Amino acid sequence: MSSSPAPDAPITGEQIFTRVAWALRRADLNLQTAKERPLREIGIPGSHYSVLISLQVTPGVTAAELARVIGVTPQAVALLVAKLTASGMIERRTHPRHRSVQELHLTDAGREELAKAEYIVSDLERHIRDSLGDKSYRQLRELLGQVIDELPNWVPPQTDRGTVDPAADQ
Amino acid sequence: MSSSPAPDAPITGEQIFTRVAWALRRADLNLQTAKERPLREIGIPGSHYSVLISLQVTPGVTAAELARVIGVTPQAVALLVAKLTASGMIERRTHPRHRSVQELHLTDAGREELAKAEYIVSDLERHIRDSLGDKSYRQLRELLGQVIDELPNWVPPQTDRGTVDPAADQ
DNA sequence: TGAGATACATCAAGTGCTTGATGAAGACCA
DNA sequence: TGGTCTTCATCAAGCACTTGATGTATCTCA
Repeated sequence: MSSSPAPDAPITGEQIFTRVAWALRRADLNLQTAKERPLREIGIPGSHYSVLISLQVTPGVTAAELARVIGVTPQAVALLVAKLTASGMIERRTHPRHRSVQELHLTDAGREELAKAEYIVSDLERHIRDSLGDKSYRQLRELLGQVIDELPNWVPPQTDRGTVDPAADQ
Repeated sequence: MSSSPAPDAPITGEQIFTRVAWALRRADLNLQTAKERPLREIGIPGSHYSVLISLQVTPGVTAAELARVIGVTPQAVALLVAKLTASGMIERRTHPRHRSVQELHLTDAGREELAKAEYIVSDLERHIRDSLGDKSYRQLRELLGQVIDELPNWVPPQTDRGTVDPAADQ
């Protein structure tokens, strides 16, 4: 709230706030920042949690797969893996068939660390479910699933290329 | 539904994927990456778009407020503002009452640039609405709004720290 | 009126992640 | 069987953003 005399918000009817994309971004942003602080207090950055929970869900996943799941580049994952391996949270095992591929697994210490984080994250999830009620909670989950499934089908509109874009193509 | 395992049993993939927090993160992640590429093709990074659209919605906003809206630190905003000012997309005006405060406004060039980006982003939004149908689309928007409103009321659980739990946070 | 509180802006230093490029190994197929 | 394609991993360089700290201006209240 700024220091304008009239309490009425001067946000003249913009249709931006009615967008699902905007609401989705705001919701996820608030969600991430909400859980980031308590996680850091127990010494687990959000990125580390993402790795640990992914390994719990999908043991033996490769770094490249992991990168796609948590939405960062393989290089970023390599750095995370190096740290978590150094601190004994996870371990790398050579793939039985593909010798150049490294499978990632949680160690017992990693599972223990993850449990502490889960105590916080599951509490947040419970808060959301309690706030919305069981019916709306399931509805929201269903609708988000539909969005996730449909998003890859979107084809960006062509922005009169050929005039602006010389020949750059990948 | 499965019969409940032991309370402290390791969480399974099915349980994780049913979380709203997980779905929310996946949906936003896919959404951001989906629109990031076409935006970059017309020379507008996602972070720049966030600034421009925010200034469209709330003209005269300060850098500090902007930082809270788009979820980054004031320092990061300062860098963005410097770039967008240098390229003539936005301009800084001294606040009439607070001389140390800089209000941010779109320039005509900025509005033009934003229009190009909006062509893409609004198309994505339309795709989502068409995919879900009008009723589900409005439902999703409503539910996300509830989540955004309720999230600040969450109090992280105390993880055996010495401090005493404050009764309520305002 | 003047001390403390609050909010904005900005400087400096460090970190995490990105784009870009390279090498190695299994998969596909004539 | 050897060429081509795909995927994984990793090196190197650069940039975007963060944490931490400082200075300034306005507001609050004794």
